[in-house]
Amino acid sequence: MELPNHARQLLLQLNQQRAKGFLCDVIIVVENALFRAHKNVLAASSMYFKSLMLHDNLVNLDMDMVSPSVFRQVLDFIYTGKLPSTDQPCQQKFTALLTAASYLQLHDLAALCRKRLKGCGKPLPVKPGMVRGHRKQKVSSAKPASVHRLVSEDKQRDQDKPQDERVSEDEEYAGRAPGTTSGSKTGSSGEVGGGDEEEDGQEVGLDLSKKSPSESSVTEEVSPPSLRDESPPSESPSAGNSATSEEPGQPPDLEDGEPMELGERALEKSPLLPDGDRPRARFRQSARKKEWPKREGGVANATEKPAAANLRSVVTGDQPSNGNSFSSDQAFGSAEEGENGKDHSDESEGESPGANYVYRQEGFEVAVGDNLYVCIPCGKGFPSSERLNAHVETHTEEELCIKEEAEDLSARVAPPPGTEPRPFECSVCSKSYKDPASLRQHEKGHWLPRPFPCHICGKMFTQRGTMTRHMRSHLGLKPFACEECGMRFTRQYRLTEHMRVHSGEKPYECQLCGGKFTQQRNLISHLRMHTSPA
DNA sequence: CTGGGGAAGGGGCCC
DNA sequence: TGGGCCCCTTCCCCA
Repeated sequence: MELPNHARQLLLQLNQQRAKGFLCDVIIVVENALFRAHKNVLAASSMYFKSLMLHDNLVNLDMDMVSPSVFRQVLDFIYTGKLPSTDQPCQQKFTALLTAASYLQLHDLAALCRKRLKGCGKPLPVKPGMVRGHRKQKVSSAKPASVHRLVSEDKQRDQDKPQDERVSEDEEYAGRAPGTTSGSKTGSSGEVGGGDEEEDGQEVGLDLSKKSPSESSVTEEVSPPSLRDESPPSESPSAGNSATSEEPGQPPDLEDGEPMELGERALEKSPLLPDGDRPRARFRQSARKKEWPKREGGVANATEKPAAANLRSVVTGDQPSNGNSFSSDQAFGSAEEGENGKDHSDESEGESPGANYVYRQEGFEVAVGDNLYVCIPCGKGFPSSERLNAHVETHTEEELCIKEEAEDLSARVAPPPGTEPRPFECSVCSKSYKDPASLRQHEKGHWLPRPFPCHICGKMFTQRGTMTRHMRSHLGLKPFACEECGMRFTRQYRLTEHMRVHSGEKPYECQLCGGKFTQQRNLISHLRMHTSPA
């Protein structure tokens, strides 16, 4: 017995789930666009994806081989077996699709494209920009060994194919191989030779924004397909939409829609080029929403913190000024609410004064006249972090008693740290560090308060490592498993901490009442109980 | 209902 | 770039 429509129904369901982001367990990054999908489906369609799906939840595709709009068609094909109709000329469309299909080892799609190209009546073009030294250098280091193997396996299998298919595909493979980046290496891809990107204000998180030439906004692309359906494929900048025309990294000379080869485009955008040789990337992420402690609008919450550093923040009270604001609700769609409903409620607009805080990041420069640096306890605004820091010092005396109390707490928890020399002092806040690297990392916080955005939810981070760690939580990446109970954790430290539950070890003891705790943090909160006024 | 403890998630930050 | 640690916070359970 056989259900006639079973396969079709199954695929239909999967595609609907993809549209909602439901159970999607992998993110494909193409230039500045993110696509969510199911590992199983991709692995079943492509040997290339199959080789990556085992370990990676985040896959970077070579933007020379596949553009976001083409990959969207490819993904539609994988999930439906159909190619969506587009306004593109036949020749152009199928050439781009063939390139992508060959790159991704989607043989059925490649064969289909070849047939259609023959139907167009023109010979198969081999794009001159497809084999280029600088791109090869960029992707080769990231190419997993498994892909080497798979490509040759694929060629072997290809021997069974008709001669005409073999030749063209071999040409396309020549000198190239798919480059990928695993989720854990987020941010390292495509940054070869990029120099100190932070200093020119382009280095942001996944390094997606600076590669964006003309496609539509990240906000749009990361949205599930169901949310993007109203907007056309991201090939052409939508006229009259200022938000779109100010996309991060869009070279001004592309605004007239002048057609360019992928290769030329990539060359102009290449981080390998010195700054002066590439178009100035105008970073525009205005009105990107900043997540903020919700409870009492952030203010009361922040005043609980004793340390002066905790009193500083860079916020404005502005509402998002245009449609370019990025909320995680937009990014995830409704299907995520089950998992992340709590977090989303924290970000929902208009719930509390804190929820309205907006992180302004105009080319990483403070807009003149705007008091972006706000002292949380007193609400005063300042045009620069230095001014804010100077102001914050006036609070420190008030906070001193709280601070002393906190230091007293930590003294009880742990012995005082070793008195190592810290010769490297921050010129802004006078904090000192053992080595210049730590100082530099700290000082960046003054100039680029939150340069690393999560490209899934839009949240901003002070350090790339924090952002990649945050990405793991989106992707459900929990590599550290407890052998006793099977519980999994995102961090090794959490597992170590958790293991004390099984061992019964309680290394943290309250010096006041003798209470023992498995977690240091619980001892600290316990100590607060002792010290807080009755 | 409330407060305290246990356990865990997530971000900041230093190394 | 990732590990380790600190801190804040939340959820659950129980007295």
